[in-house]
Order: sequence, then C-alpha cells, then structure tokens
Amino acid sequence: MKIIYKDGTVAECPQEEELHVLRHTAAHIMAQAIKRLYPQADFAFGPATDNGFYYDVDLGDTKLTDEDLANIEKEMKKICKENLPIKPFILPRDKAIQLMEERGEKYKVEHINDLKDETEFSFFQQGEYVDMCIGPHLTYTKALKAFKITQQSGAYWKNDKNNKMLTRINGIAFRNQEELDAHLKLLEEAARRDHRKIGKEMQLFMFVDEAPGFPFFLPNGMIIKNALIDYWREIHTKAGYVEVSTPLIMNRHLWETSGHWDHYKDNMYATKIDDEDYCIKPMNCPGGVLVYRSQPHSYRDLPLRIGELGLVHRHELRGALHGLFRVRCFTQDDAHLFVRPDQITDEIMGVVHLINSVYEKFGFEYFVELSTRPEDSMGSDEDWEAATNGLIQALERLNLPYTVNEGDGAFYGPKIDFHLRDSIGRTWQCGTIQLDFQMPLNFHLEYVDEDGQKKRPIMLHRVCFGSIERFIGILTEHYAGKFPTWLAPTQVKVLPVSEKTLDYAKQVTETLQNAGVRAVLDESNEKIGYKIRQAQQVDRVPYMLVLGAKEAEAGNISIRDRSGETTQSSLDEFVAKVVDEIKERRS
RNA sequence: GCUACUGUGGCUCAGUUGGUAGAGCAGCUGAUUCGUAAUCAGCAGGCCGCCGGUUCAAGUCCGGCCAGUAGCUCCA
Repeated sequence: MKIIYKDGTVAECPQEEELHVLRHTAAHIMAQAIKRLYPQADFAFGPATDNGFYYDVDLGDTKLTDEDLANIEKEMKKICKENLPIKPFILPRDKAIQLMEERGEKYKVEHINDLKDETEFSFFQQGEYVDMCIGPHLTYTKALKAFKITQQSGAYWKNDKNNKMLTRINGIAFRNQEELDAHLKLLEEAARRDHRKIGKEMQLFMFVDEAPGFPFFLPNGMIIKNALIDYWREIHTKAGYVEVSTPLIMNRHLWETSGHWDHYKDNMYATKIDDEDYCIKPMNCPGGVLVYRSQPHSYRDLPLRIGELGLVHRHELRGALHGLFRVRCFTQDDAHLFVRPDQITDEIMGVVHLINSVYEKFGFEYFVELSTRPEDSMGSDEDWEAATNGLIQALERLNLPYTVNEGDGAFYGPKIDFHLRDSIGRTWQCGTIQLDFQMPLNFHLEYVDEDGQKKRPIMLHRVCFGSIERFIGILTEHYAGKFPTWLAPTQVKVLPVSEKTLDYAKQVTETLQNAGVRAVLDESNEKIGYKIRQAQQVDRVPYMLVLGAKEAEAGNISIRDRSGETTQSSLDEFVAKVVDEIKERRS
C-alpha cells in the first residue's frame, strides 16, 4: 500500500500504519462527499479511530436522516471510483488562513490560530476538496476499498460542553470487504454478550421507569452479588482490614466540611430533616473519617484499614446512564486507610497487589491510569505534588505501566485508576486508589506520634471492584453469562429424562442441596432436549445432570457441562468435586 | 444535560397511503413419558410509554413530557 507524506514523498506504508492511514483518508473522502451534498458544511476534526474514522462537521440547521447517511456513503463510493489523486501542499501561516477563510472553514481557521508556534501548515487535496492535515494519506481515492458509515451523533467542538455541538459522522473502514464483514460479525457477537441483555435473560437485575438508573437486583443477581461480597470479606480480613457501616444520610454541615458541598453539590441528592438540609452520601469517605475521629489514635495503630460496602447515590446525567455500568446508586467496595507519611508507598503497593489479585482471579486484563489535579479542587500545590509523587513512586516501584490523565483526579486528591474492558471494547474505570491530604486536614484528624506530638495522618481511598454493580456488568460480559460455578446463580440443574425418573432426580437434587450446592430440579413436562436447551441457553448453568432409567438403575449420574461434553460419574464423586470447585472459587 | 434515533402482551418483533391490533417464544390446560440444544393441541394475555392536539376516525400525523439506545460531556 503506497502512501504520500505532507512533503510529497511517496512510500510503501509500514504494515502497522496501514489501517490508520486508510481510515484517515476515509475521513477526508467522507468530508468531500459531505461537502458535495451540503456545500455549507464547515469541518472541525476528522481523525481515524480504533476501527474506523469520524468527522465532526457543522451543517448549520441541517439535520441528517439515515437516508442522508446512505447518500453520503454512496457519494463516497463515487469519489473512490473517480480515483482522484491525493496531493499535499504547504502554505505559510497567512496564506493558510487566507485559504481556509476563502473556503469558509472557520473551525480550521480557529485551529490555525490555536497553533501559535507553527509557521507552516500542510494541506491535502483530492479533486475539489482541500483539507488542512498532517497526513500521510493514500495516494489515490480508489485505494480505499472497504468502508461503511455507521452512525451519527453529537460532539462538542474541542470536547468542551460550553462550545457548539457539531454533528459527528462515524464510519468503519478496513483493508478489504472480508475484514469489514468479519468486524461486523464481531460486533454482532459482542451484542450477544451485552450484560443488559443477559441480565434480562438470566433475571439478574432490572430497571423500571419509575427509578431510572437505580438498579433492582433480582434473586439470581443477588446470589452473584453476595458471592462476590463473601469473597471480598475473606480477602480483606486476610489483608488486615476491619469493616464498618456508616449512614446513608448525614447533615449538610458534614458535607461542607468534607468539601463535597462546594465541589460535588450538583451530584448529590438532598433532603430535609427537621428543617435542616441533609444529603444522601455520594461517597463513603466522610463516614470513614468520622469513625477514625471517634477515638484517639497512636502511631502504633497505623496503618488503619477501614473497609465499608457503602451504598452511594449520585445524580448522574440522564444521557450517561448505561445498564449496570453507569447507575445512580451503587455499592462501592470501599476502604479508607489512615497512614503515617512513612507508610504511604507500602500501603499503596499493598492495595495494588490486592486489586491485582482480584482481577487475576477473573482473568481480566486491565490498564492503569494516573489522574492528576483537576481545575475544581481543594488544597495546596505542595500537598498535591507530594500526593502525586507518592502515587508515581509506588507505580514505579511496582514497575506498573501507566498513562497519565491530566486534570482527572478527584477534587481532594490524585488517583490511580484501573480500567476494564466491556464486550465491545469500551473501557470502564473499576478499581481506584486515591491519596488524600485534604480530608484529614478539614476534619482535624490526628494521631499521637512516637515523640508525643500530635501529627496528621494521610488518608487513602480505594476500591477493588469499584462498584459491585459495574463489576457484575463487566463480569457478565466477560463470561457471556457463563459464570464460574462459585458465582453461577444455579450451579447444577437436574434434568430427569421423564417422569419415571423424577423420584431419583429429586433424591439427587436433595443430596446436592444438602451439600450446599445451588441445585435446581427441572420438573417440567418436556423432552430432555428442551430441558438441556433451557439450562444451557437461558440459565447457562455449569453442570446439567441428565437422569434416566440407566442412571436410576446404576445409581450414578450423567454429567453434561456447558461445552456439551458428557461424562458418567458417581454422585458422591461429583458432589465432592463441585463442592471443592465452589470452595476454591475455581473459574 | 447536548445531538440523532427508538418506545406495540413477560420476551423478541409484524402492523401497508390514518379505518378500531397480529405472530413466535414464555405462561396456563390437556395429550404425550420421551436419552443430551425447541413434542403436539387448545386457552388466556394488549390504558400500542404518558398527556394534549389535528381528524368523522390516531398504534399510525403534530406538540410536550417520561423512559431507553448510540455518541458527546461527566464518572465507579
């Protein structure tokens, strides 16, 4: 694949750059098509993305329908067919501005003015279309072979909600039709893993119009939630944590002291009690702080690790809600660590190990982000620097690769975030570790040090799952509903071949239940094939026991697992194996 | 909150240019007693998201609201 750089050199494209370049060119060709159909179109940015490309465009008052998008795609195909050569040229600043002004590209002019240090600007031209761009690009429009416009949406100019919302038109592009078809198929398969769909099918949770964003956990979902909580308690007890529970509603004064009233008010639900303002907690930290402050502490007590499975409520914007991934009330597997300055690094490392062990348990791959001071924040520059350095130090000592997310920290401190992927590749923040000098200061927390002086502890906020709701959503997509046995709502489904073996099936079910296994007997008057289909496709149970005359006579069982493999076994052997699998939480 | 789209029985969806709602699955009843991914028949089930408007007539057209989907913004 040949490509052309902004200086006009033509070269063979490095393999790993191919998709990026052709997608970027696709964005240009789409812009050209849009300009032909909508001459008033004023373009903003149009980059390549993971699977395709988009262009943000200001179309004035024009709104696009699906048909319009199809027409744009048609026009793109036409442009490809015309096989226009793509050629770069370079202009000095004043000429560049002049050209873009002549063409009515006011966003490009603004962009040139933003790039204060540049003296020259490169452009790529194909036919009548000119775009300011660094390149490189394909050399001819015909080289773009497989693409599809997928959707339109809105996007703010420069990603700032105070700016105008532009029309974003998205597309996907691949080297050839086969790759594109394969990708579409992949998306279809991913949709089958969607936790909202599986959650409905398996009756894990639900939402109702009367409580938008507030999840209901159904009996099956509660089993998963409780199994996760049991696991959580076990590893936290081992790691030296204690557990508390603090109130959901507390007086406004508390939230003023913590800084939430100033920095988080729009997200808090409020109520009145005896004519005083109260807030429903959006975070658990003030509760943890009050627990710490309720008693004097010695340096010997630290680090103090106080865990809390706290239900928090946040007013998330309507458009942000998304199944269990983004809700308005959720349970954080929270903990607040009160530490001496000399303990910071060790404690952070301890938490990272804990989070890592949890994610490994489920076979997740994650990536780590360091978020620094946001604009709306409290505290001194020195404290922020010290806190940020504390986190960086821990990350480097652990040799953990991370990216920096400038200005994305909490209002009280910087944080390390752990991100997990959903079935279609979107990433969601789950675990987080936040270093906080502010809360201890605002609440006058102290401990008595070795030298008898009162000192201020440092506070670490952290979660492993993040929110149990979001984590269950991620787990559901990760396993496509086929949860490991210890999490599965139904662990064994007992399927009698006919009513004749119902009694034997009842015995087997009871034996399993007495051993602590979540076993369910399918008493329905259906053929065995139907029962299996139901157990496999809807309930997604790890084990199905098919019991007919053969088994009843021999006193054994036939086991079918989710892969469809069947084995014969004695009941005792199977019970022992399953009980052990559950106890060890094997996946 | 913003942009675009969607909203019909528990679930998945049909419903022509406006003429008074239809299927499959699930449910119930009966028959069948069956060997590893759907046995057959019958029955029942619908303020067509909500409110208002246009019309002789609205699931269908218009407006408002509510909820959902994709993306943006924001976040665990």
